[in-house]
Amino acid sequence: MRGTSTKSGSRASLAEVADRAGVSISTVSRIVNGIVGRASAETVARVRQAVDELGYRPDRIGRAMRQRQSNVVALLAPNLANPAMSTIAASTEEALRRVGHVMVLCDTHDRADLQDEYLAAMAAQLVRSVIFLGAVASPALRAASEAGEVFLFVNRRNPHDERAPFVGIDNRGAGAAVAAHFLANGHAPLAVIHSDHSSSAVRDRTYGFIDVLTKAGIAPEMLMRLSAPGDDHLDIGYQAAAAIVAAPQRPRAVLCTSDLIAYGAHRLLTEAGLAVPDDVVLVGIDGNPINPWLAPWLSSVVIPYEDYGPVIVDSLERIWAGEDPGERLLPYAFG
Amino acid sequence: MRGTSTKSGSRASLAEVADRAGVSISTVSRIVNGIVGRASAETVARVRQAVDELGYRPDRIGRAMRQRQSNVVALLAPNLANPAMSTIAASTEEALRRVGHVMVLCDTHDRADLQDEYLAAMAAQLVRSVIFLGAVASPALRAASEAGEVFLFVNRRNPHDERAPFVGIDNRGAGAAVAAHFLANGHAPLAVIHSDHSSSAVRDRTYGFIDVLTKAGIAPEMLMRLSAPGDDHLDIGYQAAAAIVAAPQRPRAVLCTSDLIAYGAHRLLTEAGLAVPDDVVLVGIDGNPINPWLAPWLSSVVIPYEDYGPVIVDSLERIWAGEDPGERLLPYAFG
DNA sequence: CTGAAAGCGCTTACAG
DNA sequence: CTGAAAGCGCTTACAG
Repeated sequence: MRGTSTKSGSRASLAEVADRAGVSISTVSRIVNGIVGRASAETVARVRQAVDELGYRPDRIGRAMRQRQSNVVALLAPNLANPAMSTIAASTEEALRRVGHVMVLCDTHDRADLQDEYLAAMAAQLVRSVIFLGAVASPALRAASEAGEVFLFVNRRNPHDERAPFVGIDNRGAGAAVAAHFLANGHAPLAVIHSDHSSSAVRDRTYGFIDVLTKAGIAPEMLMRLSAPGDDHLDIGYQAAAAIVAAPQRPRAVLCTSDLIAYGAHRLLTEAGLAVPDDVVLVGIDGNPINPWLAPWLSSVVIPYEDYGPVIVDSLERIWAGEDPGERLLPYAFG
Repeated sequence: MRGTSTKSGSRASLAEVADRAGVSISTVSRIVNGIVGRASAETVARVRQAVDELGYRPDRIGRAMRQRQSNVVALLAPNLANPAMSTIAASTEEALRRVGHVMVLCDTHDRADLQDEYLAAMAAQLVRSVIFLGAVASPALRAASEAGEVFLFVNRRNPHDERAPFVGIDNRGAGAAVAAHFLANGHAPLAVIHSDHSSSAVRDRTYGFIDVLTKAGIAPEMLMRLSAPGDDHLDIGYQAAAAIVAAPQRPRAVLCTSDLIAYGAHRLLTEAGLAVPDDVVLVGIDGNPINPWLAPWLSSVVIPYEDYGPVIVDSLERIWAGEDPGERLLPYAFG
């Protein structure tokens, strides 16, 4: 007997449950983990009763210690202030919880050094998997990728291996859809404002847009490509839009590779006395739910970020089963 | 000797470092944990070299197992889609990381059952502390509070114990400041639109506002109190603002207890043909950074959410030291 | 100044 | 059908 009294206020352990049920901890462990075929019905009932009475919950640390693996999944995100990112984070957290996992959220601020620091810290936590929501190129990510470690990439592909498991949308298709829309409406001249091209998503959106226009015979001088330095999309839009106001042939319609960029462009255009969409049509990509409330002048390619969680978890489960989940492209909606 | 070869690709353990340095794991453990006064300078150097060569990082699970406590802190938040919440989450995460902790983020959706589920799950992870960002009343929170467990409450106080450690602003003062501003500008009639009053923050903002006006002799019929059911602040503002349009004596200025409520009210007022701020002045509380970009018509009490992290961590460290951090009120800015 | 040993809670291969 | 025992990586009280 291991001591018949239960320390009140403290969590019950396997040993205490075993004590109360009058069986060994091995038996309790098996039953708690759903392996009931190897014990008599009576034993199972006694153990379950003891579990209920003591309010037993397995200690995840003990389990992780033994299995050399925790039930924690890390999500490395570039910027939680971006509503698209926090929506993905929330939906992923919920989907993971449903399958018994816990999500740790880390903000890399799009910095390679922070990303590497987190990657090491998460390894020390024995996290089950790491999800990169907007990965940046970094030494540790490259090294781990080359060593065959499998991560899941969301929105942006692995900068060191484009074929790594991916969840996102067909970004080229989204850019192309906006181009087709502009052509169909006879808008010209045109422009695109994009953020940094180190992101595969931004690149694909930009070139999906440009390629359609080029193939349609739009002259290069009728298509402005604009950007601005920095990470702040609002500011990028604001800075880049100055070129629209100053252009000798002012663009009639502009693709912004994110809604935040569109907000920034709108502010500058408005301050310059131009009306949106009467003087300049702005189209964003994201479909921020706040748009109907605060930016009714904006149309946007709607990405179903709130649906990412289940798809992300499904991809993770394939990875855990030793499979390659490949790329999962979710449908976007426009127009 | 425990085996002289290091498994490549796998993390080095204390034993491997000890092996390489030719000392015991006790000695390595002490040195790694900064207790260097109990070893010779030469030993310390040898151990540090071995640590560097093997790239040793302590296994946090092993440590948590032994100490019955992890370096994980849980943040339970009501709604990550609210930018104020994600800003606090990001700043807390960064501040915790600086002191060697890891933050786990959980979205309770303001639901008591989910809050309790997370509370139990986090206990099973041996989390060091739980931070409630917008707590709701719930059985497990009540039980834990009554049992003397110490949590940190942010924005909203512990619904079961108002004296529990708290980080936030002087919400009564914020409401009062807006009232004083309206009085100074001669605005009348007035209104307040608030969300659910189960939150101490919302209650305090509302009554801080009302009390000042009442004391100033404003007649009750000159002060509308508006709300609407549900959790969605945008929708609450939209629904509640209908009463403003319909009022026989239309309010000239309105306090909204959150910026999101103000966005909702603005939409309805605009759709009804009223101009903000020319016909109706709206004042929010939050100071969402997006306001200058998308809601230049809104003035707002600015709460320094991005500064919450360090204050939250400071309060946690006091709790860990066995002290009572009491309440920490950060400065808000208005006008 | 240093190390052997116990033990945190769990899972699991093995023995019966 | 059930249990004793090993061991995951670490910290720490204790012995020398």
